[in-house]
Amino acid sequence: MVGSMIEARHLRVLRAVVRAGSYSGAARELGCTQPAVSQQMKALEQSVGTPLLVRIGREARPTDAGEALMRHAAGVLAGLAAAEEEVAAIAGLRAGRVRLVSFPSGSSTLVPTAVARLRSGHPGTRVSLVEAEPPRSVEMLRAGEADIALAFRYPGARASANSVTETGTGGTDPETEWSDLAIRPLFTDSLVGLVPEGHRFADAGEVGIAELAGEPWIAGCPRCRGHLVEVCEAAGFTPRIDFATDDYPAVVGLVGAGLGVAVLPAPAVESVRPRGTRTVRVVPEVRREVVALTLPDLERVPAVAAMLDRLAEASAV
Amino acid sequence: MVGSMIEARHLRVLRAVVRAGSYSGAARELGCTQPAVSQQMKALEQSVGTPLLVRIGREARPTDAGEALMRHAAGVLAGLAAAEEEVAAIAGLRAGRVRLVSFPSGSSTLVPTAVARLRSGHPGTRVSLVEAEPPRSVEMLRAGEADIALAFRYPGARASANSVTETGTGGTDPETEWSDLAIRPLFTDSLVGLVPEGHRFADAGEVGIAELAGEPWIAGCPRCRGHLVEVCEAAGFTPRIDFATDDYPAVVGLVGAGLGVAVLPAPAVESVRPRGTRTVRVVPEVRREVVALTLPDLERVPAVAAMLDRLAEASAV
DNA sequence: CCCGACCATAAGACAGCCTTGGCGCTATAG
DNA sequence: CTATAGCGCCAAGGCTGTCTTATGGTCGGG
Repeated sequence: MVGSMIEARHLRVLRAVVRAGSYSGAARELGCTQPAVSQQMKALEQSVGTPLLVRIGREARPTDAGEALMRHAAGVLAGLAAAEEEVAAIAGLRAGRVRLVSFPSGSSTLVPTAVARLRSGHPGTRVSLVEAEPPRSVEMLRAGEADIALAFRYPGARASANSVTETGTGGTDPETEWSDLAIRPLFTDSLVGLVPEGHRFADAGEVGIAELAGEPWIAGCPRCRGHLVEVCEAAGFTPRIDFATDDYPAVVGLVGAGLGVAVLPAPAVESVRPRGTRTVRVVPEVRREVVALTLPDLERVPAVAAMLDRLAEASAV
Repeated sequence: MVGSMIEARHLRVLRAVVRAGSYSGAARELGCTQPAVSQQMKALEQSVGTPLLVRIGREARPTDAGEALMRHAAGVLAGLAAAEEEVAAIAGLRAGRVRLVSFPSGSSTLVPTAVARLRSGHPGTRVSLVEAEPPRSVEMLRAGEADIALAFRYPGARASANSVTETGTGGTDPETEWSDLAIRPLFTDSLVGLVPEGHRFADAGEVGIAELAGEPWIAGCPRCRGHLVEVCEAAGFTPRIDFATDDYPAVVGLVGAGLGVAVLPAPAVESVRPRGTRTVRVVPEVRREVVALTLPDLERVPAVAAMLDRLAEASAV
């Protein structure tokens, strides 16, 4: 590394000397001793190859080159100060931007409250939100198009090969897929069974998963569908999936129309008017864990860290 | 001195890393090793208090704060480069300015040739010229209004008190007056006597100063007049000065009109058409030394040093 | 004539910077 | 699947730069 470059420190000293009119005054202004100023000035003059100050009697005035340097120093130091201020604002959460990508149903309640808290606590921050599901959201994370991805996983899920791949999720298990990401668990919610009114289990309160073996199924998003198949196969049967849509209100509508049964996250059901449907507990209980994903480095970015905290707060109802 | 400021080196490293997309690439670009880049980046991130880069897989991309810093870095580094370039131009005599102040007759031949040589050798330099005599020119030098002052002195002159002060030079002897200045002798010229055609000494070739005791005198500038009085008193008489002007052509005109005799620098006489006058050598010979004065610090300013050299060259006919 | 302000210099302590060498990780080619 | 090359982190060592204290020299003012 070449050491003959002009450094900001040099310009600060030069400016102080010209302002103060003396080395001693500059030293007082800079909060250091006078020899330090002498040395800095000597180093600067040597690095540029020409004297920068002329001392006549008691006062020091800049030379031709000194004035040129001062002219530029003003702009350079101003730019540097502006940069420090802006970065400090970002570090201090008086500014900054967080780009959030969430799976559709997660953005209904969790995201709005978390965003609202962040914005009210740190008015300068900006939050953007797009909806996408894994693996697309993780892809965006890796591509630098988002800072935090909301996703969910099923605690017991295993990438037991064909049962997953044949259902079209087309990827690896979240546990291995996210191994290089920072995972922040937010909350877990139970999946509830949804059956039409008048269904034989409509008033049962709870139902074993295997008892629904012969029912037509309405499935959710690809990964939800994959997990459903997995759970059912663990219970000894393969579900007959008649419809698949990631639109939760549509699922509820389909069930309400008596076209089948479904297993959905409780918040998804609660956010939809349950026309003609009834919910039943499913045993054994199926749980879904909602997590926030981010890049490890991004965890240390103030705005991202703050957003993660707000998400965790909003999750701990 | 506080060490938590952003330094130009940091920005150079950051820019290189962002441009190269990796620490190693930045190190190659900067001509140093990769750990050096790591350390600089770590120091910068610590000083600003927030990460500036996120590394995803193989490539590094700037964070929010990193982009903000990059935005400012562009301007800051450009300003710094411009400053270095401009100062280098001044140091390398591709630019720079010299402010010259000369006594009136000195600028007639010496200054034009010296300026012409400087400008032809270093086209970027600028020379400004004003005319003033000591002590005004020295005053301008000390006030920072000029870089080089041309002046002259009489080798034997002594500030022998009253003889000088009573003639109105109102100051001390040059030797002490200029004690804190850098003095560059340029050349010495002889003073010649100037008498009207038809004067009794017109064809004498040379004349003793005392032989002109009774003549009416035409004197030059105040300091010239002071020295004239000094020389005459040394010869045993006090000259009767009928006219005094620092305009050499006027002096020649007055002598040509038969109104008196004068003693003038040879170059001053030669530059004027000698209408109706004759020159005679004066014995003992009276010599005048022309010098360039500058502040000691300014001697090291390239443009000033170059101008002094050109003045010396032009003097060494 | 002394005194105070200013600056240069020297010597020493200390921090920062850069380098070398070694290790783990990942991606790519054979 | 292994070998290899690229990348980055870490630790240790040398080196330069920077600050400080202490001292002396110079200049201007009481």
